[in-house]
Amino acid sequence: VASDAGVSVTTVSHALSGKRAVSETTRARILRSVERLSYQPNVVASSLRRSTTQTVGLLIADLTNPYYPAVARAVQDVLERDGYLTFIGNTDGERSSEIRWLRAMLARSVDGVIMQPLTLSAGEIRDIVGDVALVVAREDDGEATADRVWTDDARGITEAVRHLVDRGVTEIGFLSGPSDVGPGPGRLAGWRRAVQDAGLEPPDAWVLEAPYTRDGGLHAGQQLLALPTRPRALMCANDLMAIGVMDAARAAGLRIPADLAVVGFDDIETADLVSPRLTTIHNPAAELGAACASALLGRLADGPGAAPARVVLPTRLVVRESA
Amino acid sequence: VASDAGVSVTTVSHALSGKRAVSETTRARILRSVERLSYQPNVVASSLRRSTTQTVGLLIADLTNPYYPAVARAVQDVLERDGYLTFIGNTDGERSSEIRWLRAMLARSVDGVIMQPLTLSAGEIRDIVGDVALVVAREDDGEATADRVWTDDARGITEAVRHLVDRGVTEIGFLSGPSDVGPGPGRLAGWRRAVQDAGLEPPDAWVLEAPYTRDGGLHAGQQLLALPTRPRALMCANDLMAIGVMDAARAAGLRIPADLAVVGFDDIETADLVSPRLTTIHNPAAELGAACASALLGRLADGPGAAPARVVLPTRLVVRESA
DNA sequence: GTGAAAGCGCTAACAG
DNA sequence: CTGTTAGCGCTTTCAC
Repeated sequence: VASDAGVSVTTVSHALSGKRAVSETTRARILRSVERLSYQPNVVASSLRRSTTQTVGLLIADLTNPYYPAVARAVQDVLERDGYLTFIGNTDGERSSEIRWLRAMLARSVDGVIMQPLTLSAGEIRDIVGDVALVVAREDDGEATADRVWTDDARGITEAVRHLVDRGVTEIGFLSGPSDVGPGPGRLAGWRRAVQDAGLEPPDAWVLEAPYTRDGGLHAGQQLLALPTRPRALMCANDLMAIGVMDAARAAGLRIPADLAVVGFDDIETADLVSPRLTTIHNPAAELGAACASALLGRLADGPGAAPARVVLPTRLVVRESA
Repeated sequence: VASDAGVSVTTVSHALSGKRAVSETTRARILRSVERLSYQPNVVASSLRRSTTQTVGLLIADLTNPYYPAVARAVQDVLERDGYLTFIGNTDGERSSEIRWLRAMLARSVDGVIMQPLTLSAGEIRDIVGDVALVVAREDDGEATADRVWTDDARGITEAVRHLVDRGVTEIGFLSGPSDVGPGPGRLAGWRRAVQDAGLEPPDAWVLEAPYTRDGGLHAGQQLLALPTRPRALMCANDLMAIGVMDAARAAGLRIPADLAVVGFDDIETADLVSPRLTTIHNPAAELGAACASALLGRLADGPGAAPARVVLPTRLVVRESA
């Protein structure tokens, strides 16, 4: 390529990158050769030399869960503008998967990783990624080892409890996701605080735990409905479970919201399509993704020295028909 | 790393790759050093040398459309088992995006690309990717330049027409997606053939065209309902549009399926959650993704010489409530 | 069974 | 404004 234009490879490199002045005539000659030979710079060689790959890794639980595509898409859209390509890894919330994916991405020398961990703590992730730029999409746990973006889940939950109480519904249960990982503990704690602040004392039997799936909600719903005294409302830690609960309620002949009010969490597109339309707490997935990507870009630009970013996005209740 | 174990880098390389015999004792020593230094092989250096990156690109229209995550997830799951990581690009069905993403991925020297093109033909894609392994997830157009996997859309459509006719519904319209790109022409043609085979002659006014969105369906539905004589059934080129049509029908006070039967296409998860539950044509997204990934793996293993694969997956009608 | 050395395609000093 | 040189971290002849 260089030989075709009769110059050194150095000059070609600089002509293409613009990192140092090249005379107009040689640049033109080079560009012509590039065109003629339809030359494509080899990014991997360049990566090896510059130790930057223009590539980032995104680790989420499961693309198939409707919440995640929105964050993935937003992440990609903002990173793409700066020329970054994104690897996506589905961890399924398993610790071993989270570690495996991190390693696989690091082996590719990604410039940064954005992760919504289910099991790993920010400190553990930092130990694995070394000094690679890292943004963790999970509530601050005191370890200032990464930039963080998260949502104020408690806010929407409090709003929802207030909404139910305002409607005269005070017997409120909670269907948590797995309570030891991910958003589970935070949402459950937020709910406990909210009901307490409202002066309520729901019995322990009204807080259940299930996987974040429609089936999980179905089974938990059946369990709840078999109780001798059951709540008038059930708040769920995500929409899929809430839809499963509605399945169970419908199967038991209950009217929603008259016999059982149901509140979801996330506000996935389907929430507005089911019948009755699901009252839920809007979780700003796209905004979260965009904020994570921006934080990462900022870190990449500023280097490891800058203070860790901490951005928290609000959630809010969306009142529809189910509560 | 090598020095720590007191051997040459060559031996380390071979110990780790297993490409040539290494004595048990040295291998053990090397593994111990690897562990101690928590050494991670640099895939990009290895890529530069071997000119294979263990990376593939996946180009789809939009992760945010519920059909695609299922294919993306399936693709990743099978490629992951062979150690491949996947770049995902959202083209939004725009020609310029399709080209831009292809180039971006090729610049990263992906080993292969899987693409469900909306505007590019297989030949055009081949021209761009050169000799990179390529599988196109789109019906065969006669250009044998790529491995192909697609779905027999006409089959499900024929089944649906038959189903409607069996129920005494013979006035059938069709809501197509953009009819010049992607699955649009195929599904429309399939429908034309199916109604003709059934001896029906729907007027031109009953075939509409809209973007593949809920809003597209809503507007098309309104348009259809404003017609002086309207069909008793509307088949739609995807579920999102079908849901929009149901919105329009409900707003106009029509009963579904009594006044207007609605059939979707894709069978996204939401189809089973809306009310009335959507009768639709099941589009095997996960199977498609898995088949694409397998085809790619096969090509990567066999080299460019082997005959192009052509696998077609059946679609089938899923009867629920809306028709 | 092991090592030395070359080189993948590029960029970044360092000269001129 | 341009060229020479070294080297990123690995794999692969080739030699022992």
